[in-house]
Amino acid sequence: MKATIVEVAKAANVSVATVSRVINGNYPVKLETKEKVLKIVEELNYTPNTQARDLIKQQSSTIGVVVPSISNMFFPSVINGIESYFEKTEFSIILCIMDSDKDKEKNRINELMSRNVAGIIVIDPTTENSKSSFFNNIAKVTPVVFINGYTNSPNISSVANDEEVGARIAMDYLMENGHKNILFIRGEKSYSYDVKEKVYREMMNEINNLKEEYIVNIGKGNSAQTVNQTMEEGIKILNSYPEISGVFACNDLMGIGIINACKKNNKIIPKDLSIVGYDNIELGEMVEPKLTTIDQNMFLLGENSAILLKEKIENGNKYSKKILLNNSLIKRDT
Amino acid sequence: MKATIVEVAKAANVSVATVSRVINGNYPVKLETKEKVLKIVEELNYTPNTQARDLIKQQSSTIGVVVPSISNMFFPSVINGIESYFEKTEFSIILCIMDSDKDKEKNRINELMSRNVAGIIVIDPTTENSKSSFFNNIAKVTPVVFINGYTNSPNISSVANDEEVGARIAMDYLMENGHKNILFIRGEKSYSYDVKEKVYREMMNEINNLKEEYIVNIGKGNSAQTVNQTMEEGIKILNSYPEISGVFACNDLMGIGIINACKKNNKIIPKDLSIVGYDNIELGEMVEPKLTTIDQNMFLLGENSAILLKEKIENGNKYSKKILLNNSLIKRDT
DNA sequence: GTGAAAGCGCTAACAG
DNA sequence: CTGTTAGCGCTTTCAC
Repeated sequence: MKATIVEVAKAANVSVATVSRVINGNYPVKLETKEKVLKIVEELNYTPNTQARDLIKQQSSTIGVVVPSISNMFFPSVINGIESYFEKTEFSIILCIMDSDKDKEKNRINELMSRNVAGIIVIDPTTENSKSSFFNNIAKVTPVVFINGYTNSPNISSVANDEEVGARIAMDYLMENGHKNILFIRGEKSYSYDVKEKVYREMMNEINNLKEEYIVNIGKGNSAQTVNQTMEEGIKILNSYPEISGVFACNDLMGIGIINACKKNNKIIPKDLSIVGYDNIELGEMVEPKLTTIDQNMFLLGENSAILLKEKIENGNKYSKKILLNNSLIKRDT
Repeated sequence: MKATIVEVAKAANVSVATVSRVINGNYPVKLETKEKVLKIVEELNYTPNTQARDLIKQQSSTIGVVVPSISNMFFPSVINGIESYFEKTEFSIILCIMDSDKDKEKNRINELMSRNVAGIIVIDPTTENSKSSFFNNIAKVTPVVFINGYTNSPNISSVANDEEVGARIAMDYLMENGHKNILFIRGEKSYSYDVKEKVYREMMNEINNLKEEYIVNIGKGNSAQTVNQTMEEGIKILNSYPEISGVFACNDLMGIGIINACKKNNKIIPKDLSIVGYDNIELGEMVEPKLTTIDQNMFLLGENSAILLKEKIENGNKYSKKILLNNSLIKRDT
């Protein structure tokens, strides 16, 4: 069994209080005593019990990270950013995968609450729970940070990419390259797709070429099937509307689907078709031709959310902050 | 603040013990009392404090998962398998990314020990810590399961793929398709690459065609650069040895690197070159042409490790088990 | 400088 | 069926 502070105290012939003081270094201890204790600690391989420590201190040294899935590299990349920040601190991360399911999301977050986590980061929160009072209530008692989620709660901090600007950059790029007939590919109802579609419509309107047929919704936008689904959809559409020469895809998975569709259709990229994706997941750089895309900087998304959460933990959940990150165009082969 | 059991007890006019019994349902309570308590629980939004509960029960409801990185989809996929199993239980997962760094690995695992985790799953443990007594000592007091790691410790359970058989399947497939000049691509020193190389050598020897020039080590095999690195290496080698008509790559990232090399070299797949990868990460299905590969079934790796850990937790860390999973060939376009 | 003792929130005998 | 009580391992007053 693991040694406890009592055993260390006995072996060192001091009180548990003294051992505690040595371990934490927060009160003066005679050097001699200190060394004696440290020696025993070493011998017994003693490490303080975090559970007990957190309990008495009325705090917690874990934070919860809730993600919809881990199958799209977008999420691991964000987690990476979060982890790299908290790694330097005393916090550990409890990972919760909630499968884009609003009930599971609720359950897992309640579980985190039971664990008295110091705070919670939610990536892509479901709109259901965002709109209901669920998150607002949680956020009143525990620091909560959203990544790419919509909230008007004054208690929730958030970090998101400025997808409106990003979409504009993507469309600008296509138009500057002379494309007028641009296909828009999106997934199921989500705030982030909506924003992009809004920009698409505005800009197509400006050149008097907005056509509903050029707007395609391929359903689930983040699954393992997204690429193939988009490819199949793309083959059909590209055949039906041969005048299309540019594509703006709401995420890279969809963008790659279109690349594959071109291969099947014997279209040359970028001669016959230019494609701009969104996110900049590594996958985009691995396929051939390499996907041109808008960089979301997932690592920064994660890192900033971690910073915001830490702030909230430190200010006692009193103040919130919203951060909007900029995007940038990553020019590659498509 | 969160309500405690004492507050619930007071409000319901019962003792804390009764509240505890209602919550846990482990002792009989009069229906009337039960309902009264449940009502207050609801009102006060009470959830038991896991920290305190774990402390008194001398147990923990968290398990630690240690991974080298989260940048290669292999690891998230395995984590997925682990999570899907523990999701149904009371356990939560603490995720530790240790960056393939043996010191970080040690630190993070010590931290997990401080948290009294119920058990630890380590994916791809560093050989350094595996060979030293570090893991053996940990495993004496806490259940430990390795995924794709080598250990002779009787206290460590492990699950791994039978990579020897897998390699044989890959090579068989290439040879059956008439290939004699087969390139072998591997990464830096690792047990798993060594196993595959051994098989490669044996089988090339059998057809009297083992040539050292056909064996390539591209260094880091799991990073974001692996694909491009392999591509560059591949372009050179494929040019130098135009007789090569088959490739066995130790993982899919490398396999995809070779696909890209073919594109640069204007080689047609699979007419000019057949490629077999290893792992079956989703990426292999997303690229075009789709990669033929050996399925490691990462989900099963994760799930089985979870089952083994649960067993160890339940049998008091007394018994260990090694599981070897079978592989299968996934025929696709290459 | 150091020890004794209270108590964090909870569970599990034990007694009734 | 229910209440009282003793801790789980630790930190932190409060004395000395």
